[in-house]
Amino acid sequence: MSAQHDLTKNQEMVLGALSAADGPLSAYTILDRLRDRGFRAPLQVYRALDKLLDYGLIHRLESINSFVACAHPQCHGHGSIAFAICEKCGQVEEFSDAMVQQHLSERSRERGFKPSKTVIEIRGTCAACLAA
Amino acid sequence: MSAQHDLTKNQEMVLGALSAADGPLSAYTILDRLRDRGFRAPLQVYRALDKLLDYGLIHRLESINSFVACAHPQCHGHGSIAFAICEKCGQVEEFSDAMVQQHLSERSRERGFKPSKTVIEIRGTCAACLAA
DNA sequence: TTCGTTGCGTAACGCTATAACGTCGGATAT
DNA sequence: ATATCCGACGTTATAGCGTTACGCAACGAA
Ligand SMILES: [Zn+2]
Ligand SMILES: [Zn+2]
Ligand SMILES: [Zn+2]
Ligand SMILES: [Zn+2]
Repeated sequence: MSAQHDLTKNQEMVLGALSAADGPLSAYTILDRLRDRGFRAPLQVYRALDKLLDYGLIHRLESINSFVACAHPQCHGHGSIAFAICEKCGQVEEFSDAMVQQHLSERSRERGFKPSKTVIEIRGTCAACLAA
Repeated sequence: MSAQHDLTKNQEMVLGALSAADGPLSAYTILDRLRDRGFRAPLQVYRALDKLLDYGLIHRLESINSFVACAHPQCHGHGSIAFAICEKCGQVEEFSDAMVQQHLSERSRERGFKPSKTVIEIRGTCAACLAA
């Protein structure tokens, strides 16, 4: 599961781009940033993203079609993570809440629903942008 | 806010398509289903969807780029609604959980984040598909 | 060797959403 | 009434997101 995955060159470059960024990036933005490193086609990015998602090194933000490096790799089990996404500056905070997880899986179980992945994305305005 | 909005012809047709469907529809699927009623372009659908979202008559499912008629119009305040989306059959169940809402807004407030819209989408397998 | 698996490169395509234009008709004001 | 404004509409084109399909190369297992 977490045997310090050997990343391929492409995967490392994509992860590097996401880690270097100060916020989430779309696949095509990643592509543009890696063009001078040899990237030419969307698929190169998407294939790397798929693996990095598998490995739990990055997350996909469904509501903005973007990707972000995991803030706590090794740390959380990636059960259900929540994201606070600032609509002003684009910053994202990643956190997890056991209570929320528990309630949601309980509500799921009640109706016989077996969850595989839970998306929790809170859109709004971050503290910094509120202060400004 | 909820003065039984007068829907335009396009808006009624789009809402009708969503209500008649047995699951969420993409904008382009709606377009196809309304072609013989005069629809020709995506924008006709998207403009109607925008209004219907404003009015709270439909919801957007961010993780599958689709739209669904609200299961409880008039009933809930559309603060934070959760959706259980079956990946086998496509059925969606809409529900809201005060506990989850409360915890999430508390966690938001802790970090000075002001939420505007909360997305909660649980992907998985529904009871019917599990039984099958 | 042979075969299956995995990653890679390229091209083409399909799906999702918006921009930019002009038009029309109903409401309001003078 | 006439001028004006505004919201919805129709059309075309374009931007942005994601996948299919093909072939090739490397590697390890049988
Ligand atoms: Zn994470
Ligand atoms: Zn911000
Ligand atoms: Zn609803
Ligand atoms: Zn199902």
